[in-house]
Amino acid sequence: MAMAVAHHRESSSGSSINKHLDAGKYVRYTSEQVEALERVYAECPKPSSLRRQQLIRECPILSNIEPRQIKVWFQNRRCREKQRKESSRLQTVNRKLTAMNKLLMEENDRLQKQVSQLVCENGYMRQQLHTAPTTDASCDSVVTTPQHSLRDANNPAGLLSIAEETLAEFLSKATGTAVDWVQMPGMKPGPDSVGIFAISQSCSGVAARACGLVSLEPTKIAEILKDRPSWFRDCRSLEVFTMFPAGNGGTIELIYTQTYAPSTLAPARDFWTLRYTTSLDNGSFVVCERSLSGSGAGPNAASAAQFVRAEMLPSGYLIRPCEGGGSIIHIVDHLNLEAWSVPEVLRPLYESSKVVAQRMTIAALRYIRQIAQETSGEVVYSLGRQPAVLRTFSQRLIRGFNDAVNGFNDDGWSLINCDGAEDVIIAVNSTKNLTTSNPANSLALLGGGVLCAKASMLLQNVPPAVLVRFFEGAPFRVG
Amino acid sequence: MAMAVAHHRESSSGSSINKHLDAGKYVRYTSEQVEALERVYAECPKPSSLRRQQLIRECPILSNIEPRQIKVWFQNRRCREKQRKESSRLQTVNRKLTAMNKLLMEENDRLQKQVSQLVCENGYMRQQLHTAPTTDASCDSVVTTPQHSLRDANNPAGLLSIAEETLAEFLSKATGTAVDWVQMPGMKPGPDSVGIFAISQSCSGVAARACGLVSLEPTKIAEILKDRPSWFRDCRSLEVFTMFPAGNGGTIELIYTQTYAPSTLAPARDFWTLRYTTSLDNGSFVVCERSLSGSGAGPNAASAAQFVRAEMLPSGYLIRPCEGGGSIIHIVDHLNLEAWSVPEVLRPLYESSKVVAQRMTIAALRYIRQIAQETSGEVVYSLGRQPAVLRTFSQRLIRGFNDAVNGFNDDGWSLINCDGAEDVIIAVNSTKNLTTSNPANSLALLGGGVLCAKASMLLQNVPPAVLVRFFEGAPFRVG
DNA sequence: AACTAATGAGCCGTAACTAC
DNA sequence: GTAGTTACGGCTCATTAGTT
Repeated sequence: MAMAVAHHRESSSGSSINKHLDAGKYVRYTSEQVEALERVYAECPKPSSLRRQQLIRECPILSNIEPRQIKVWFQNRRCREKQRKESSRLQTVNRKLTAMNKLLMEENDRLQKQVSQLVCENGYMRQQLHTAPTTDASCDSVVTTPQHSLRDANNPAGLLSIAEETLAEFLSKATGTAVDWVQMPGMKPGPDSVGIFAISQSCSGVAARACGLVSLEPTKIAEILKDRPSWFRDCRSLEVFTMFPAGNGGTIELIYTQTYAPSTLAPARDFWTLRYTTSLDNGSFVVCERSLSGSGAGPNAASAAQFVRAEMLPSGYLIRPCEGGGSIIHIVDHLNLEAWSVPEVLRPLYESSKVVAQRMTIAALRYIRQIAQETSGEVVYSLGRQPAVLRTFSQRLIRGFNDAVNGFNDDGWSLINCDGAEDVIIAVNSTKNLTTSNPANSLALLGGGVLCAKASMLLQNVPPAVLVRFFEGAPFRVG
Repeated sequence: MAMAVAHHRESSSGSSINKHLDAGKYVRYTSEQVEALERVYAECPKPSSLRRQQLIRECPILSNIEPRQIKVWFQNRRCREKQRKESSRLQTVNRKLTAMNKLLMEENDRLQKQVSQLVCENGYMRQQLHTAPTTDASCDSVVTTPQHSLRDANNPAGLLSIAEETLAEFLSKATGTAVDWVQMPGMKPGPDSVGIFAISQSCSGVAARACGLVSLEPTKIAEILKDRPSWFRDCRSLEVFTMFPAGNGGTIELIYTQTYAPSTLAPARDFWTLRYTTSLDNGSFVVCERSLSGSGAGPNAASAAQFVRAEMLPSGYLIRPCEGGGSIIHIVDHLNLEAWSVPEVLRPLYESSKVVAQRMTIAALRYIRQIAQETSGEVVYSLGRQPAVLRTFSQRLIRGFNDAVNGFNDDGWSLINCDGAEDVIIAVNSTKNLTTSNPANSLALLGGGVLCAKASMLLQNVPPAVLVRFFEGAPFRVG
């Protein structure tokens, strides 16, 4: 019996007394042979031993291939088909999903435009009707937060009922139509974008909303986002006063938060809130939060006096696990920053949903995404460029700057030249110690204290819109 | 020099004096060897010839592997990595896209709800304002179709301007916000569904809209959809009267269409339309159509007299090629079926956008999808179950039934017992010949003619809503 | 200098093999 | 049987040495 023809290269691989020459073990079948095999495969990819023998007998061009080789050929052929099919299937699904995505994004866009137009028309007509705001059906029902009396906040049962109500209101904002969300200008959804963003229109306070994909586990995300000082640059401190289980596996916390003011012209804000962390029946996690009506003081009454108490309307994070790992998060931030208390020039900063979106909502999503990417090792950083290090450093810088701008008493600031009529205010800080815990930090301190000075100017005749634009993107506080 | 250890199977393959025994060509490297190779691979997946030689010298466990084998090992290793990476990349992308899709679908859903609510509120306020309808900015601008005088339809230049206008209006309905589309009840978008559907709200006539993915070339889709009688079951006939090029590569046709009535209680409709087929700058194809104001008669004035002339407002198909093959189609059907002319009980049938969506819009998308699936061979049909055969047969059945229900004079129907006061109407058809062109058809006809009888009943005290629900899903006409 | 064979390395597809 | 691994033929490409 003759073997399949082997194409030997007698002259090659001269460097070794190799054994490829003798054994003609590896042969490529001729195109006729492959054709014949393929024909059989097409009608039966898994021929029996009998069928294979029959094949060799029937087909003269296959007669010089051994039965064992035929068997192996079919095995390999099936394997190839399987691999090819899987990869083409994946590609097809991919194309389909991509196209569907495109379609949905367009539909989204169309709907967004329609919503904007309708909201606009709506507002116009409402104005024309100039009736009592009771007809405002779209937003008020949820947004006019019922005031909880102080007694509620003093017994756990009352707090639980507040928590459940907060949860419901937060969810209706996150996934329902409780608020007239309109797409954020310049933020289109897309597979490469960070997420979908919207800001509120025509409801009390300022609100922003975002949703996006993150490749982290829900619990991890909740943990990261709850630690607001780590990512929210305006957050000076967050203190958990009380913490007790809510019975259903959830947790209720009473929280006192201080934020920085964006300018020396206005006092900073603080919040006295209830935070409710729980999981839903569908496997989602929720962290939601809202202000309590009580006057829960901070740890230091003297320092708290420097703050204006602001209100957090039901807000939070809805984190839903995604099949195949990762999560979809929905973020809602809804605040009332008591804009009446700041000078008129700064008021737009406290009344712009876009500012909240940029500084809180998008910042949260960006931060969590960055962490996720670092964790998964998607991005490779060169030595000395570790994002965590950079982040810590940047955070410290901002914090220092913010502290300086705000000049809180408990940080050791005291005013000089304070006659009240000056545009420039100077304060000194004799106790501030910039020593860091990082021994590698080269910013060594000379002596035991630092003298800082800060100055501010009253901007006059600046249109509020310009000011808002200026602040929207700024990573730092401006005094 | 020693070779890598080969594990011979001396006893096996006894059936042939085979050559596997002698050449120890195939060896499996020991786990230590693989480990050593992997370590090198980790730091350099593509070592130079020198590096490989060095490796053999340095590493004693690799000393019995030939340089050529080392080279091959790295080659295969790279190949494996590549395959694995590609497949995992695809899977990751897939997961991401799926999640994004989910997110977008939810967002779409939310927006749809918001739109519905806003449209509703808007309508309410508009009513309260009870001002002139000129304030209706959302819909009227496009929907109040300007009436073209007869002169336009008589010269090509006039027709071209109508065609361009039709194109613009169709596009604004298909992709813009010219009409207040609302999502169809029970029809959610999704990768597995046929597409995204919407029906119109608050605009003149009835309208439906769909978009979806089809794996066919745009031109092929246009060709199939233009042949309306092949898929639109209510279409009795479609005749192209005039056809001339539009100059820009497009084609303008003047078309006369007859449709069946859904009941014996109402006369059937016919249409006199202009159809404009062209391609856009972005590579899309468009087939759009609208009624002409002229009284263009059908081929047979006597038969046309049995019809009520209905109006087609700018409608059509927008077919956009998709990268990676396939197309995205947008379908808009916008009709005015002159509901005033039918008995009150049937009027909902002529005023329901849902009926149009079910019978025309979705039918078109379903049909084209089915064709695409058959073409791509995705579905394997057993013998005798060919969908094309079934379709032809079903089409013929429906057509025959519809012909009988409608009883057009030119089909040979004449009334018996026609005293006008009876609820039951009987008509006979002495000329109808059901002989088919299919010789395999076993429905042999005995004799030269068939006698058919049809009967109808006036439904009384049936709530219109029930009637609409009954007709919406029915594949056949009911008399 | 331009052109041309020769060489060697890479990748791809596939045969043959081991191990389960 | 399937899954995973080793080996090989054929191909492309870039570099090099030898030729007009």
